[in-house]
Amino acid sequence: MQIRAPLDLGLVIRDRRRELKLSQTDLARKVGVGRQWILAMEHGKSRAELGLVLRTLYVLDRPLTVGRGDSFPRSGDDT
Amino acid sequence: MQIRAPLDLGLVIRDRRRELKLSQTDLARKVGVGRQWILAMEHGKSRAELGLVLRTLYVLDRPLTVGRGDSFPRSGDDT
DNA sequence: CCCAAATGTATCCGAACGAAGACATTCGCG
DNA sequence: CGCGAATGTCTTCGTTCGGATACATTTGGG
Repeated sequence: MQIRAPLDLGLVIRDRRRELKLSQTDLARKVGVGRQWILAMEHGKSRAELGLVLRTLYVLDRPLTVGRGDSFPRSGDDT
Repeated sequence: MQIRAPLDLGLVIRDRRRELKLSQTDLARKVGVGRQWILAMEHGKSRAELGLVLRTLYVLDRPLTVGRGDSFPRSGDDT
């Protein structure tokens, strides 16, 4: 799924949380944030901390990926 | 590319910025943030605002994606 | 070498964050 | 229906953000 806005991420988180049958409190504890934070996140909080977002997605086993988005052939990509 | 930590994102941003031949100042202006912010981002700032991060990736044409929101069984995906 | 641009570092400031706790409402289930 | 869990809202508080500015260092071209 493509993430264009914070809300997209919020919906992914809520969806996946429910899939795993976790309450907001459960997830908050697993991630190490307050319940409020999960709540706000699921509602599309745009100023959330990047690190916490990544941690949440990691806990939910939904890692982020950066696409290439264009047609660069990446010749000589040595990484 | 998989994003596990803020620094991963920072490297992607720096890489792509240079690919487009933009200075930190140029990119900052395009994204609408201070130069300092770009600088910190590229160094792996973990508490950066989610919204600004998304905007930066958008400007750089490097869309974020998250693993499928579907329960698609994968090898090693045990919960 | 010299100069200018780019990058990195430090400080000040107002604004917003995220934690914690209390509380109201809603929901599901026995 | 009645109860407990879950969700959402509000306030307070210390911490950090991100913008702005100034300055040091590094880098690259002429």
